[in-house]
Amino acid sequence: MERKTRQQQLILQVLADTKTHPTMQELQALIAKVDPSIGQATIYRTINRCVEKGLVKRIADTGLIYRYDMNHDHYHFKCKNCGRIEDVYLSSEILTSLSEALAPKKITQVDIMIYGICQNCREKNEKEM
Amino acid sequence: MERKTRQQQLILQVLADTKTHPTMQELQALIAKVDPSIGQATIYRTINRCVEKGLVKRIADTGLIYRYDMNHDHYHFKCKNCGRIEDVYLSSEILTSLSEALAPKKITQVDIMIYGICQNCREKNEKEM
DNA sequence: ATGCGTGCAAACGATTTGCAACTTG
DNA sequence: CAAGTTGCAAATCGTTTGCACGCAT
Repeated sequence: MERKTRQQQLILQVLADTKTHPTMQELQALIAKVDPSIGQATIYRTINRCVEKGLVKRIADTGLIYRYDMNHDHYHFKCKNCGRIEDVYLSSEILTSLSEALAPKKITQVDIMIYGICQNCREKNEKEM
Repeated sequence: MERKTRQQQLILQVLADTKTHPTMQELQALIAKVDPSIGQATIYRTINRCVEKGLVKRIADTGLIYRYDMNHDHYHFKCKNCGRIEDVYLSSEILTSLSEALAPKKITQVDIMIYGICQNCREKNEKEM
């Protein structure tokens, strides 16, 4: 059976309030600001449980370090220039054509990571040239 | 400047011959079968260099461990039942509509990971019920 | 001949685990 | 009250690094 503890609620609250897709380290720092008494093992255990449940998504930035995000139907774009990760929302047409392309497999989850240059960086680059 | 060494060629050869998206451990084992004298640091360094060059793709399976794959334009489907990872090829229409949806960003790379139940497991399940 | 790539072992960092104490239902 | 959860510290695991040697260019 599961329990709602003060720590779990705080950890998920912090993650939900954060729009920047924190790494585990960043998440630890954010949580420590609110309550430094929470042990890091607890954060790991809580996040891992939530990833299993599908409540939290692990997203693969470049490199070996993961970032974490509350799981709302969206995808991610990472700018190779400034490094920022943006949320991307896709039309249902694209998603249905995706699942049609994969039939007869049954799709339960789709993770999309797109890399490129964001609008800001493109404009900056053009000016500099 | 770059050099083609015996070790690099063997490592990439093994990865190219493997259709199973090996983890680093699995890759090490496969390479050891051919030539056990190759140090693991060499494998790490070689693969990392290739990932940077874009020759090899790191794919995020569930969990914290990455798998590796030669980078040919394809995507991945993981069956949550049997755990196997399949290659998925997508039509250019889907991909162009993806980049249209993201304009004015400039896209350089797209990674898609799809989870679900594969055909085999679906058929098996139906029989069992 | 030059210097990049290798192999080994040690170092490192992130994540997990064992355990006793505490909290939740 | 029982069982899941926590905090701490130690253990573990994957990956990186320093160094001396070897090999490709």
